[in-house]
Amino acid sequence: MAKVDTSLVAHLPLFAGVTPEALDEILREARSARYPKNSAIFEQGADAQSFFLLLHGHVRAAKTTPTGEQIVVRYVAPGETFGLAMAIGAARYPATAIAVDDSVVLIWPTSAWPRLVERFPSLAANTLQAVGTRLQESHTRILEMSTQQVEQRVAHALLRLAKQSGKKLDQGIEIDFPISRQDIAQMTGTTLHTVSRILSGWESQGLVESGRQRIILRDPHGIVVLAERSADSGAV
Amino acid sequence: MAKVDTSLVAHLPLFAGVTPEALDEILREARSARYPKNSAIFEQGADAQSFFLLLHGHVRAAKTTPTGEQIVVRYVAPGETFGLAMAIGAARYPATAIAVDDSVVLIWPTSAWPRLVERFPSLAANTLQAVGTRLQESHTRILEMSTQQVEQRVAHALLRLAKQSGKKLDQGIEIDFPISRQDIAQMTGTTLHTVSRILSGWESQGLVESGRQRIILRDPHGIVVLAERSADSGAV
DNA sequence: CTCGCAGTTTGCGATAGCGCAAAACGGGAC
DNA sequence: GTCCCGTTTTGCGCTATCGCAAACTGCGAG
Repeated sequence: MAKVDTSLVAHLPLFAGVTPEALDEILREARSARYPKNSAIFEQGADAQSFFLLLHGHVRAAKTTPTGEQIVVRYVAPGETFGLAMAIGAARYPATAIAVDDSVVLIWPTSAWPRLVERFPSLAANTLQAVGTRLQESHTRILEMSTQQVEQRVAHALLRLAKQSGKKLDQGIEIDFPISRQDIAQMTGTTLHTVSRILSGWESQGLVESGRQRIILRDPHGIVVLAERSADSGAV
Repeated sequence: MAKVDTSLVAHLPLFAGVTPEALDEILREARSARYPKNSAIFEQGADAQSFFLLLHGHVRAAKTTPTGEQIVVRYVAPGETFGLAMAIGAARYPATAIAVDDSVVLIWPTSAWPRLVERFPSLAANTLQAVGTRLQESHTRILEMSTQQVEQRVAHALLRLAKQSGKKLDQGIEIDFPISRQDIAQMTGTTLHTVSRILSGWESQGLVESGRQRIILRDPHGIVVLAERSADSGAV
């Protein structure tokens, strides 16, 4: 019952240093599932019964305060894992995961993790690397929020999204999943109003083209100028 | 040449699931060093030649922008590791580490890490746990910076410091290492002026006692009231 | 083709907190 | 005991950004 073709995932960093046979064994413990656009994959606070590997689509991880404010923790791109609560010894998910596009994921039961890392220590090392990278990114984000103004933060956020999930078009680079002003606000610690104003400004300068949940960084102007702006206060 | 007594570190989470013999072998690869107050242990951008375990003292990790602004990434408490650049596959330190008190550390060469994790997979798992926890804390910090006002953030920061490194006194809980207004500002994304104003306010309300690089949360009022304030906007 | 609504734009007043400047303070060095 | 310097306090004007409110728009459902 090899539901998943190993060749689809063998090249992922997560499985670096894992033999084909081992990979086969690892995949045998997983099942796959499809989540339609805008459906929840797991909710913050729920029992962390599974962890996930995104195969297709895009997933937004968001954290909510008791008073209802949200922030976007990250967007998950294909090939990345998410929902690794067990890796930090947490019994519950610290955030909510929503498919922002029709998405396909591999799902392992959390209970399988200890056995897997014991049999395949590379998994732990590879996961450590991924989590460490995310920690770095978090620190960069904190640095930005502390030292830069909103416009620079938005510029940097868009550039990162374009890099992570950009689709090359004739006019420029389009962010390859639906994203609202509100989402960007929640990534940069501001309000959708301010984001809207900033994007309007850029649009009238010909730096971006944007519409309903859709943003294109115009090449070359947009990308170059935004990079300058995001660097003005010395983002890394 | 067992420089380090295993009994001093055997109980640390980092070494959970490591046999005494293995621990002995691990420690044989380390050397210890003492850093006087205010000395740099490593600088941001330098080659990550070593990673560290803090035995005594306190260390501040700070990140600097090209324009010179700094933020405090974290304070390292005894028993914690720092400088794990290799864990994220970075060749250079992403932050600067300064001893804020006379400090004693164990030092391993970065080059020893791959061999250590191969021989002792628990190390990777334990480190993953630690890094994962720090990632969580980073996310909480981002959430706070996005949704709370400065006073709440400062309240929460002090409570965390008190919990991590608080020394019980008759009057209350003292943060057990020198910390300036500027440091707190750099932890909470504000300016030393604002921190000073806030602390002055709290002092006149009898919630804290503070002086030069010294802060005491007065028990019970200070701790209780600050906890309320930090929770007002729903911090986790 | 039309309607309805989620998402977006825009205006405007309010304000938290910054930035600068200057004075006060206190601990350590000698 | 005195001096000096790093830290802290405090005042004040300024502005980036919020928060609310209202109008607009384009997509998708039917």
